Amino acid sequence: MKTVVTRFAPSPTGYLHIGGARTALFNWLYARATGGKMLLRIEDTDRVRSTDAAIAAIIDGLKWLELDWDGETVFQFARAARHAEAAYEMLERGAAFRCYVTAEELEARRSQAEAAKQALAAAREAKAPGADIARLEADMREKTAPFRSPYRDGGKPPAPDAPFVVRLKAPRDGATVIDDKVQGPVTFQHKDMDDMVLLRSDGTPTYMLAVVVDDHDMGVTHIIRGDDHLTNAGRQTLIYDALGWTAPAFAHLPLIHGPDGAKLSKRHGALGVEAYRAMGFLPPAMRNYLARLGWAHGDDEIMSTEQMTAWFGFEGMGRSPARLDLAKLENLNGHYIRNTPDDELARQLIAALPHLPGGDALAAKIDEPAATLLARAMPGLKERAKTLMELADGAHFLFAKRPLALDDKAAALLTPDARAHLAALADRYAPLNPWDAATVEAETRRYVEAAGLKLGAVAQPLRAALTGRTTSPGVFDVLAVLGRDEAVARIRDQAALASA
RNA sequence: GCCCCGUUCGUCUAGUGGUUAGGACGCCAGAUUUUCAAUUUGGUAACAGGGGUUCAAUUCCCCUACGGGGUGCCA
Repeated sequence: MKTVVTRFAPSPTGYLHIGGARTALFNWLYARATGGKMLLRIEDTDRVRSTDAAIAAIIDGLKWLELDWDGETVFQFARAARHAEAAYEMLERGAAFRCYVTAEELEARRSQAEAAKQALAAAREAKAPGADIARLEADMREKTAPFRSPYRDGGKPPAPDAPFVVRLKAPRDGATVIDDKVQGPVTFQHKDMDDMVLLRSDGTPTYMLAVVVDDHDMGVTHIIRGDDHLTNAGRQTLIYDALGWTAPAFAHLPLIHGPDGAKLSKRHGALGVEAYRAMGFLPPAMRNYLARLGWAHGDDEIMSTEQMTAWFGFEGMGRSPARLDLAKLENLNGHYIRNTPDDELARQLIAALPHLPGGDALAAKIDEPAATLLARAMPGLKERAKTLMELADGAHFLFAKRPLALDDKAAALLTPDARAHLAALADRYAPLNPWDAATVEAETRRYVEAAGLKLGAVAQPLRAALTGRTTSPGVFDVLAVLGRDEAVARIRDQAALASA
């Protein structure tokens, strides 16, 4: 059994979007599951739209997701000469031909076809009395038929220096069947396929040719890519045949749609993975979520990377497009956050700060002791956060400077009564020893009982004074984490304002 | 227009020629509770429609509808 070789082949015309990331993930999973390799190829043959920034963004995105690839990254443009060589080989074999029809002529033909189409549609609409419809239909069928070169078989010889394009001499009869690993057998009738361009008039290869030659030369055994390439699989198979090569296995994954079911657009989710990073999602959570989008292993929802690679197979793939559900991603991410050890999570949060909006301000405050403080506060913080962004937000109070600025709701809690309680509590806390959550809680409960209050009556003002907000981890944990001096000082800050 | 692909709760999905059609997210209600979460108990909710095949179809076949992709000297 030949070793599996998959590849991820993005075109660097933008960031690595979420659909691309999923395609990369499945290629990676399949390679890992079978003990094979995943290769990376940058399809940069479109010189106008390809940019170095996009290449960097794609590689950066893959690295963030921890999807590694084997061997050197292949740049398609650099292999143009090899692609042309293959085209000439086909020419020699009689599997391709020179076509002298210009792009302008083709354009004219297309607009003719468009006109014929509209004429037919108009006639149908008007329900024009009989007869003409059949003729119009025939006319349209003729004009919209797949392109066939008029010069193909002994047409008028062109000028010796006339520019030409190399086209595949596609078969007229029969059909090509690809046995897709996901979609099952798919049949393409040859009469519906055209003589596709292999080499442009400037001698550069088209995508269709380049992909086939590269996949062959790179030894790719499994092409795993988006559903949008399904028809290309048929066309590419024709090229493999023309070259006398065996086509690899194909697996076409259903696409990801936006939450509204329409195609993923910039507006809702066709964001680069960088955007998900900026929202504070963890790579393992992303992988888990993306894997479950279109693939399932029974009822399993939370899967480690090890489990995914152990279980992955095309049998578990769905065939219909999946919608992106941010709520589920967040839920999953929350799970991963809660299950990350405290110090590890603190480290990850600090590392992620430069990528989070406004994270730099917090990053500036994090020094060595601050990192320790963050780790100690983690148990209370992490179960309240679905993303690193929320985690950073929740950690804000740890590093806030006295006197704290309270938000409106917190400020409203500090009634004169509440401030009096704060003053009394500060006095009780000051000599407390040891300073830990249990001791502070016991002391607080004694005070509450003596005063005949409910715990909430002092817990909420305490929270406001300590964190500046109405929600936070448990107050006693907050007190403990902050340390006696800082906690008492914060409480006195707010108590003092009463008399001021 | 033509070609190709698809359709199970709102969403992601499991599943089978005979099931109370299962799980997860979301939502609703209860428990817990110093806030918010977390946790936990329960609830809501689906086989697109129509024809076949069959003793029996959500499951197999056909048609329709809807959605998606392709139809480039883009990738």
